[in-house]
Amino acid sequence: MTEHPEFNVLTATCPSRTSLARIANKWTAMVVSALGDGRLRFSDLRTTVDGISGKVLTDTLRELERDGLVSRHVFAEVPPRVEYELTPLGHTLHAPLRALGDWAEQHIEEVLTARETFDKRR
Amino acid sequence: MTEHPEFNVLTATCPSRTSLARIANKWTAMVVSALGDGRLRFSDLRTTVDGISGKVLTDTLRELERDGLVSRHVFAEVPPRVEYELTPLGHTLHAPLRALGDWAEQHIEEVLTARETFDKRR
DNA sequence: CCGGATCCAGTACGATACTG
DNA sequence: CAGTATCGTACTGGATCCGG
Repeated sequence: MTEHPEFNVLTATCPSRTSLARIANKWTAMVVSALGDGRLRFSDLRTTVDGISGKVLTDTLRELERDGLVSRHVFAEVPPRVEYELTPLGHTLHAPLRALGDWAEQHIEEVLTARETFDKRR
Repeated sequence: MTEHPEFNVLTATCPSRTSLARIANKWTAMVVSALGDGRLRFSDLRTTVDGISGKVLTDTLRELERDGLVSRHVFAEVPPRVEYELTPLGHTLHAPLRALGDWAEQHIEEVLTARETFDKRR
């Protein structure tokens, strides 16, 4: 039944933990969510993921490309146009990551209340 | 239909992003996954989440407690015993975070292959 | 427009030593 | 046992400048 019993993220040296470290990340979650509706060019991605710096967006996309989650399409135009798109593998990650964003949006009021209560107690 | 259209993690100043930043994190994912089967004491959590340092485990648990995801149970014993448990709110996050770990384990071979291919091309 | 290169501040993390 | 305190280091992320 279990397909890969040999991999376990809770084991420090398991390679799957390196993948978890990449995907369990706020920038990754936002970028992959933003790419769920289709390919986007760099500048559109930058405005969609509000507040991300150019450097961080570049780094995030490069790592996602390296892990095979995002493909990069360069157009030989001037001014340059570069589009990013989820690969089939990347698409399998879209729902799980979008679920995290949804959770944050749906439960933020409870979380804020909990923070207030906690902070008031010191 | 949409319950909280006013919150959007893709907006830089939206408070829900502060919650996303906490939950979209490798340590959070591992700790919450580990707590899915029931309460655990600090030392057991430390060995279950292999490789985590005491400082990081303490910090992670404190932040999760602050956000109302984890509850802390102190027993007046000697030696001290402290157990951590997911709150009802924390339980709603267990499946989404566990899904990330599962994804990492199930797709790590594809990811490793992609990394090899990518790295070979420079 | 894309994004590489640099520099720098802030944070995350680990190791160690110590306390109730 | 479950922390707290401290420290050093490594990485994250922002700002800026520049080049294809």
